[in-house]
Amino acid sequence: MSVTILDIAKVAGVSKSTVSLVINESDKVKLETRHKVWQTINDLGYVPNMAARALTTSRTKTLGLIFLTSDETSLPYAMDSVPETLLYDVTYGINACLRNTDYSLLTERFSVSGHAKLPDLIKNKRVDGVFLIGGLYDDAFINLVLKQGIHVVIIGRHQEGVDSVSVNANKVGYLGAKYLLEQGHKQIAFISGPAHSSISQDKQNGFAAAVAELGISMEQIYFMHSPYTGLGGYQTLKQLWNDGIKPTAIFGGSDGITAGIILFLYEQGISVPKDISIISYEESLLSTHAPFSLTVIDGHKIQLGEMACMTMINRIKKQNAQEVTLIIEPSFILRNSVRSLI
Amino acid sequence: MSVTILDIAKVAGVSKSTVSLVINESDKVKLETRHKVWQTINDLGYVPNMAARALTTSRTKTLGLIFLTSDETSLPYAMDSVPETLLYDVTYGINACLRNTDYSLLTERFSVSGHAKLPDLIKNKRVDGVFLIGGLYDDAFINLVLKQGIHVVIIGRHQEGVDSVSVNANKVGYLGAKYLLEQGHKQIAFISGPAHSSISQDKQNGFAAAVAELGISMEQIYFMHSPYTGLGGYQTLKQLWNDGIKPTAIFGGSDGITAGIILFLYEQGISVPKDISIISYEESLLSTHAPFSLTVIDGHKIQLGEMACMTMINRIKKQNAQEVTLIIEPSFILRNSVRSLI
DNA sequence: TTGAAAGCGCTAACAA
DNA sequence: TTGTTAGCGCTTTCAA
Repeated sequence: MSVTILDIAKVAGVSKSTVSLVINESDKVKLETRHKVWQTINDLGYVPNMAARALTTSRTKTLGLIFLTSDETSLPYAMDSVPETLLYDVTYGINACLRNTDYSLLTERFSVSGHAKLPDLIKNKRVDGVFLIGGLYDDAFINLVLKQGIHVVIIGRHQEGVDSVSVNANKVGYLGAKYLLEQGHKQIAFISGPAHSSISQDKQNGFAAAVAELGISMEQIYFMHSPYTGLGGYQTLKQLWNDGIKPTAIFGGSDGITAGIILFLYEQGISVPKDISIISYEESLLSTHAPFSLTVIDGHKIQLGEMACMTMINRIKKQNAQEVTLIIEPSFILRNSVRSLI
Repeated sequence: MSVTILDIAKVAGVSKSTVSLVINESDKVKLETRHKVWQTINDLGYVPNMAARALTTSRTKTLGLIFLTSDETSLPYAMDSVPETLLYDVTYGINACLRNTDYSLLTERFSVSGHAKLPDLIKNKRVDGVFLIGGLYDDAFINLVLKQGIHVVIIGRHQEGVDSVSVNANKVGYLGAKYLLEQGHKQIAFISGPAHSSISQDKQNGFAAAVAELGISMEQIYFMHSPYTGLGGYQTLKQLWNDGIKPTAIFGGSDGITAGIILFLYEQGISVPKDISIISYEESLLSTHAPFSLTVIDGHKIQLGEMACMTMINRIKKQNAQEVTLIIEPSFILRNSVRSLI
């Protein structure tokens, strides 16, 4: 049907294999021949057949992004769902990085639920490597995936023995706390995330470190747990309020949580930053579209995707290179949701 | 390396082609033989090699989602970017639908800018069909794509001669207007979208139709244009305000625009729905995470993706079936951001 | 520096 | 109902 290397070979007056060599940038071919071949490739509008290439090389030039979710019930954008902003921005970053390569990206949602099943992308060998992202998976799953002899880069958390790219969660808590404390806040609620999440724990540790560093009392620092949902933030703050605890500042552990916090505050007629101060962690669609200029710790999720992509590309090139563990440092975006008490 | 049909054939004591027939669900094979073959397939853990299959059938069992964007400058989640919520939710819908098939989904961002170029996915024949989504493309581009002999489903707008799935934009305006008018609002600003967008125009027409139907004066109905960004909504409303026009209700033409509207109002200390009423169109992460319970016209974007996917699958099955044009009807989600003036 | 030829795993026409 | 066989387009030894 379409133009093949054989056609090119005929027209250029060389053999099939010479054309192949040229395409694969071999320097074993005489410059003159190379020119001639490229010439006819352009003339005839030849495009390599990926399937044929994949068949012989057993490499698909395709990567998979596997998004681990719980069994979904409510809609992804609902108030009681975890916003998928991490997925969105990381995907953006990966695609941006991949644009300069000959790799494509397949995406699959997959829910790990005890069953020893593999995502279709992996089972069907559709990909040369996978990015694993999302909170819900265990070591058994990872090991199952690793056993497939496929490259793996984990995004968002660290795992022994696997390439990974994640954010320094401790620093997230530290940066947020430090800023609030420096502005004179001493009564602070930190709704960091689910209790069982180690990342959530790390954030709290970083927070505590800043408090200690500045020699401030922990007495009125409230570490709260909540799912990473708007509803979670809302309910957690409401509980606090009902318990008569009214801090001067609140730190939301994700933009989703913060959205819930804001909802509750506005319901109570409390305005930001006049009556209360807020900062959030993440920097996503939700924080940039908040009803006021929201100060935020930036998790650099697009960069996270880009780094994951680079890591994957390098891993494919040098299979046996040492395990890579990249930690991205969060940064502070000063906007206008915190009032100085000094 | 891994198990092939030849291995299956040997073990099952049949020929390669018999195995192939069984796998492809042919009923020409004796039931007994079929059982035996499936048995060994399970025993040996055989998984078809997609590349080989693609090579012989020249069908990749892969679909492409091509997201047409402008040349990007700012970050996708920034206040001055168009939020990509349409992409997110449609992708979700397509993936949900594809889960029951043997197709996978590749995604590519592509910016059309005059150059007669094709997205890589299409050029490299990586996909059997593409979904086209996003606002920025012209007929020349569509025609170029169609010429590749690849299946095309357009999402979000209608196009002569191509399968398409879109939302009834006229009805969006109609539903929103009708509700506001019925609540007694007569001074309404409708920030529908960009002036050059036909969808934006349709929404305004629907709005006008409702006004006419209820026999209300158009005198204090303000049709405004704005890019689909938070910043656009913000600035447009600000302009209106500065011109001394202060409607009792505002209708945002997208959740992004509405986010900007909310930002401006809160900056002015105006609260919703006490001082002013708001409704939005879209129903995305942004409307569900607004700082109050936001009444919204639902564009059913997930369903949009699902329908697009079904359309594609059907198109692949019956190449010559008649052109499909699906129009999804928006619906009304009553929450609590509109005050009754009656 | 180039060519010949084998083979990747599968489907599909044709034979039996 | 099943087997034989010829490719699909490419890479990759191995020879020349």
